Amino acid sequence: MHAASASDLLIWYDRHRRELPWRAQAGERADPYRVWLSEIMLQQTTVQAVKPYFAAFLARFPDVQTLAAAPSEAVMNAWAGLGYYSRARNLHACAQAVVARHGGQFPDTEGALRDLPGIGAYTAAAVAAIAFGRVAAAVDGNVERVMSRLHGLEAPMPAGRGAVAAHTLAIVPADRPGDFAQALMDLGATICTPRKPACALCPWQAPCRARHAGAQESLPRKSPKKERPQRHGVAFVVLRADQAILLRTRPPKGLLGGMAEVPTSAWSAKLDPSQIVQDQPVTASWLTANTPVRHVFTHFPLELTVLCARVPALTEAPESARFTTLAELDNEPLSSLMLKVIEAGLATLGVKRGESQASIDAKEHNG
DNA sequence: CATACGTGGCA
DNA sequence: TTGCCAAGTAT
Repeated sequence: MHAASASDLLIWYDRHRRELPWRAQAGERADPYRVWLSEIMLQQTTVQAVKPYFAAFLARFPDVQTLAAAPSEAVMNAWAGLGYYSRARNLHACAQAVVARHGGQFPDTEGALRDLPGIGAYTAAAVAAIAFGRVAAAVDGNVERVMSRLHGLEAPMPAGRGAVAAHTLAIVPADRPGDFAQALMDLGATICTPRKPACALCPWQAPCRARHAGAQESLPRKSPKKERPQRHGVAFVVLRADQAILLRTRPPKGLLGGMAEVPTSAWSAKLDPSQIVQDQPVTASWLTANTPVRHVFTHFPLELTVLCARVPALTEAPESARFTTLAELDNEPLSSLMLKVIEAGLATLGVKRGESQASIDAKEHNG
C-alpha cells in the first residue's frame, strides 16, 4: 500500500472532471467573480439547484460592479427560492466591499478573502486556489468525507475538521492547487459518495484506510442532530378586487430575512385559535384553505393554516404592509414557503396565478 | 463549541 | 412518509 498522492487524483480528474458552468476550460484560469458567486451559491446547496440560478444571476448581474450597484431587493429577488438568504445579503455586501476596498478586483489571497462578508474558511481557500492558484486547503463536506475515509479518521465532524484540513494541506500540489481542490470535490461528489461509494473506481482505493477496514460507509462520523419541534401558524392571503395581494417585508436578519411574505401569525408550538382574530391584517370574512401548507426548515417543520379573503378595491394596506398586483408578483423576493402559501390561498379563492379577473369572469359567464 | 439558517431530491 | 443530505457562515 502506497501513500495517497495528489498526482494520482489529478490523473483521475483530468479524465473524469465534471463540466460545470462556473468552471474554466482545462488549463484556463477561472474568472474570480464567477468562482466566488458559484461557491456562495453552492454552500449547502446541490449543483442541480444552483445551475439555473447561476445562469440567471450572471445574466442579471454580469460583474461585481453591477452587483454592487444593484438595489438589495433585486438581489434578494434573484436569490428567491435558493434558500439561506443571509448568503444573498452577504453577497451584496461583499460585492460592495470589493468595489470600495479593492477597486473592484477580488483580493487574491486566502487571508484577504476571508475578511469579506459571507466568505468563511472554506470559501476563502476555494477562491484563492481555484481563481488565483494559491496553495490552500478548501475543506467542505466532500473533503471531510474523502479524507476521513482515506486516513480512517474517527473524530466526529465538525470537531475533526482541523485534522482533515492538515491532511489536505499537506498534499496540495503547488503547481495545480485549484484543480486539486476541484478534484477532491468531484471525487466526493461522484465516487466517494455518502452512501454506496464506488470504491472500485476510486484513484485512491489502494491507500484508503476505510476501504481496507470495510468501514467506508460509517465515515465520517457525525455529531448527533438536535430534535426539530413542529411549529404551527396562520397565514393570511388577502386579495383586493384589483388583483393585488397584501405583502410585507421580513426584518433583514433572521429566518427568511429581507424576504417578502403575506402577513402571518407568530409560529409557535401550538396554534392558539384566539390569535387568529387578533392577528388578522384586515377585518374580513375568512375562508380556510382545504389543506394546510407544510414546509420543512433546517431546524423545524412548519404547518401553516391558510386563511383567505377578498377585500374591496379601495382597501388600504395596514401599517408596514403593501398591496402588490399578481402581475408584479414575480418582482417580489418570495421564498418557496410563501409561493406555496400564495398558491394555496389563490386556489381557495378560485384564482390561478397569471389568470386575469377578466378571463375568470368570462369563464364563469361561459360555464 | 453549539445553534440558526432553506430547499428539493432521494431511499 | 420520514429522515438524510448538499461546495458553510455568522454569532
